[in-house]
Amino acid sequence: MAAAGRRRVTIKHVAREALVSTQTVSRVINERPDVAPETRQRVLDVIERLSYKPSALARSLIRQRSHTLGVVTAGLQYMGPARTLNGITAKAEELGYTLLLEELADFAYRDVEHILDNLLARQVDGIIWAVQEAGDNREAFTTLLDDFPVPIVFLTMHEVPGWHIITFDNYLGGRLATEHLLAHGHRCIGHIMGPATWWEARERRRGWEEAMHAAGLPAADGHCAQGNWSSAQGEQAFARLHQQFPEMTAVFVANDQMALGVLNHAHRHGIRVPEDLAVVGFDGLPEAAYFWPPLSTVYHNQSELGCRAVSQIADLVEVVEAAEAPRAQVTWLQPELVVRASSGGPLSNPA
Amino acid sequence: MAAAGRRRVTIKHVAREALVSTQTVSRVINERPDVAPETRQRVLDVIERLSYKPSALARSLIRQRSHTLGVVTAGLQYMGPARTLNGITAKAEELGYTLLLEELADFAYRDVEHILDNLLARQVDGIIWAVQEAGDNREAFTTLLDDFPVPIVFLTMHEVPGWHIITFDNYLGGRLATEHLLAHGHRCIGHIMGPATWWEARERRRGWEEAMHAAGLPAADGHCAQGNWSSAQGEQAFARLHQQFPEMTAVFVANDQMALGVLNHAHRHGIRVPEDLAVVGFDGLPEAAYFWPPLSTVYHNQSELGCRAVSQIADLVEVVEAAEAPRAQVTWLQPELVVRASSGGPLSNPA
DNA sequence: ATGAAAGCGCTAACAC
DNA sequence: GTGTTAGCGCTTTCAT
Repeated sequence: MAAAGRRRVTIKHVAREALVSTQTVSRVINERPDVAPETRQRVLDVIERLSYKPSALARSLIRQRSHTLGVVTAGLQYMGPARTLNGITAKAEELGYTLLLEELADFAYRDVEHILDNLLARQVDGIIWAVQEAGDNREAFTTLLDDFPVPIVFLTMHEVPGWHIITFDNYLGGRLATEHLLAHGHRCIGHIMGPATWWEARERRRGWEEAMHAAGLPAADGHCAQGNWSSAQGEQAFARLHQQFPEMTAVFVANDQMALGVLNHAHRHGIRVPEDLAVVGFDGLPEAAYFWPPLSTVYHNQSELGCRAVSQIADLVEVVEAAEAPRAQVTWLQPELVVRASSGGPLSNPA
Repeated sequence: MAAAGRRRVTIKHVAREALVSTQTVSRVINERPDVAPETRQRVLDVIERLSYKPSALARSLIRQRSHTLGVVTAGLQYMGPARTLNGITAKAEELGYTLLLEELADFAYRDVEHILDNLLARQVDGIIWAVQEAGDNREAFTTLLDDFPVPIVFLTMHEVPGWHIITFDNYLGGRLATEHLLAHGHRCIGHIMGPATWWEARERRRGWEEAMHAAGLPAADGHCAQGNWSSAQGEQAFARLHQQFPEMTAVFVANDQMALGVLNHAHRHGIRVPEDLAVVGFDGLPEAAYFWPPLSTVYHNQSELGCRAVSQIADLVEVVEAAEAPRAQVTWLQPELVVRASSGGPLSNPA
């Protein structure tokens, strides 16, 4: 395999063999009508015989359109980003785009410009920034975005006028979770949040806070602990929270993995779930249904998020193509509460 | 943003502004020595001022080298493929490669040729086939690979002479898990395997079988049930197995997610783990340490697998470049047993 | 219906 | 040191 050296078959080879000019070959491969049927067939035969494949590179160069999208992601080892990417690839394939992938070494990666330059150098038609907002990792864009040569869609961040953004309503998710626990009669509801540097973590927390306040209940700082999304830190955060807020009868955890850590801690310390402690997670991992007890959670379809991103960027690319004025647009997607045993199940036996 | 229409800045613009030829600009951006310091500075200034970025497309075209790797994956919604991709992106970044990503709609996807053609049309320097072997999804390659224009590395498949393959030793993993259970005194050890169409599933099963046979014990068909890697089917497979093999005191489950299903079933039916049933999983998900009880598992570093793939393909690309004869090579990586409570912990209290 | 010439943005080979 | 010419593989005028 890997027959080194052998030169690529080009349009010239085909033209020579078929005894036509390169333009005629070009017409054939682009399915232009103005080619005599027999010429077309002759060319097609040669193409087949030489197994000629047009160079997408050369085409992109001349057409100034690559049908390639740049995708920037981070944390592919985690479920969320991977599922989003999954949605992106599916939709991209459907719409005939190929993807250039860049993964940031970490969420707070600074050298945004370097990444974008590489993508632009490769003539991407548009960019999907699929990195969640964390820390000031949006900072660099504020100056970059004026006059940016291709459309760019951001995922999962707060609204900014003029930017194209697609995001789940994390605040709503937090409210749904908390209101569910309130409906079950809980009054002392704690929260384990993700890193406060993350927009999503802050939004989910805000949902918890406002739901509590709306019920006339406190959502004090002492009722909230912070973890880094991992089960290990979920467990530790809960241990702290349990000490500083012993009255707590329910906890809303900002993701399923940390919630798993909470369940683990509960088992180890004889805390019964949901009798002593009701738990609601966030994400809706398929596995959460098989935790013990099965975990109530806020489901958001992250694959769908990726699909939407591609659809929107594709739209924007066409719009730019047509030289229309691209309108900024923010799309909010809604998470859904999935009730299972860890929170006491559906509301049949309210406290 | 997205300033439509404005033309790309090219080397010509820079040349004109700097009052030099395009060649000189080319020399500057390629850091050739033979440019007068002041000329260089003048050019650099113009580059800066116009924020000129060389077109990687044009470069690839002329150099016949794109510094781009094609990556084909499938099932990014699952941890394994996503982690592998994570390793791939990290190493690719390190070695200065950009990635073109293709995700197959499913593992048994047939139209391999279409995928490869798209990658080749975009002049990738090499391809990483990161789709696990399942069904006959290697079939198409047997004819394609003679005379394939670029090097290609396969992940996770059985050995084939002449192919470049990097894979974990799943057979070894199956043996490690089973021998661990045997060492704990278990004699009736069941197995829940992945889909028999998957090479990995068959290898893990073979590890179980041979370990059992080596201990003079049976590994009958009735002692094995099949699932599709999901927790849901893990639970169901275990339910079946439990009925048809009631003597079973231990089970080796081919992945952690299915093992979670087993644990769930055990809780629901009052089966104590590990007292009544010892469980060992496979994969080594971080979450497995927080299952209840914490899950013993066979860890394989799938990110590392991706790293290796990039290293190897990069080597092969250089080799082809240097017109050396590329040698086929198979790399076996070794999984490790991680012992936790679900299998009775480290061997301190053998039966 | 087909071909010739020009050029996308860049670099290699040779001048001078 | 620097410019000229040619050409990577393709498409787009504009002839014929």
